[in-house]
Amino acid sequence: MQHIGEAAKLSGVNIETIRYYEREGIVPTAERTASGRRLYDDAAIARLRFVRRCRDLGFPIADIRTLLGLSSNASKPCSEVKEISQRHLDDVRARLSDLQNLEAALVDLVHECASARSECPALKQLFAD
Amino acid sequence: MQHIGEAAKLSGVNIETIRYYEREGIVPTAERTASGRRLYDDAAIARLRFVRRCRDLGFPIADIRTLLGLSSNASKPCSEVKEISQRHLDDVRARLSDLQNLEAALVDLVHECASARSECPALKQLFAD
DNA sequence: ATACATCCTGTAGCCACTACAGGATCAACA
DNA sequence: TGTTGATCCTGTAGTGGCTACAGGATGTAT
Repeated sequence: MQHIGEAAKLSGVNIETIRYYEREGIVPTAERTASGRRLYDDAAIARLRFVRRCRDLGFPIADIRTLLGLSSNASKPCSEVKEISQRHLDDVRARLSDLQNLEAALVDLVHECASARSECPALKQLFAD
Repeated sequence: MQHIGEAAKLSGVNIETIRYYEREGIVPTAERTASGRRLYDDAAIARLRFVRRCRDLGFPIADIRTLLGLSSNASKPCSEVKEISQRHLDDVRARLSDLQNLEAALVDLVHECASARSECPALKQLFAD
């Protein structure tokens, strides 16, 4: 059984975030010592690590709630996990495509500005009708 | 001189956001009619359009404040505009690279889950030590 | 006179944390 | 036993950039 600081180190979730997850009911309330300090067993730490990995993969908290629900389900239905992951992947790809367009537009903007003439062509363009 | 609704249409910034920009001092306070309604001239609308375009390009508000400052500066120093844009472009490229890594990791995850066996390999992996 | 559109202010909510303030408890050492 | 310093607690406010009301005033058309 570990205190919150050690649980944070082992899971890679920082202390304030662990308390936030508990407050929001993303993870169950931790056990407490007589003096009120939180205690984490291996399963609790694994759960925190799971949440961190999902966050690292960009899953929103709502999805992680569902995934945690599925993982405590005996049947652990793979198809639902796959569906959630696929939906998230689609979302990531959409953002990727947006960012690529953005990058191209910014490259253009920087090129506009390549020579330091009297009036900035980039600003002029952004101000045009 | 246009009312806020028309200014919103012409600039592409929605009404609530225009008021937010004014409240935050991102754009100057609008003129008012006798009854207190905001009024926008062409320059004010151009400013709003400028802000929207910068936001579409992903510039943070702090950068937009600076860009607006530079644009009202007679010399309109192109080198500073370029510097800000280049910094933002670097940032976008970093995010792009992160998202690409994310995409690859998600593709792996979905592949893990390709077959619906008894225990979900994706969940197992996310829970592993 | 009435209906409806448009505007106003002010406040709260979104997401997922992060950063305190102000206080309690614990372990180690003199 | 006293003290230091690390760790913990709760509760609240801030982040960015809006967005969504509530509740009311004003404007325009019939």
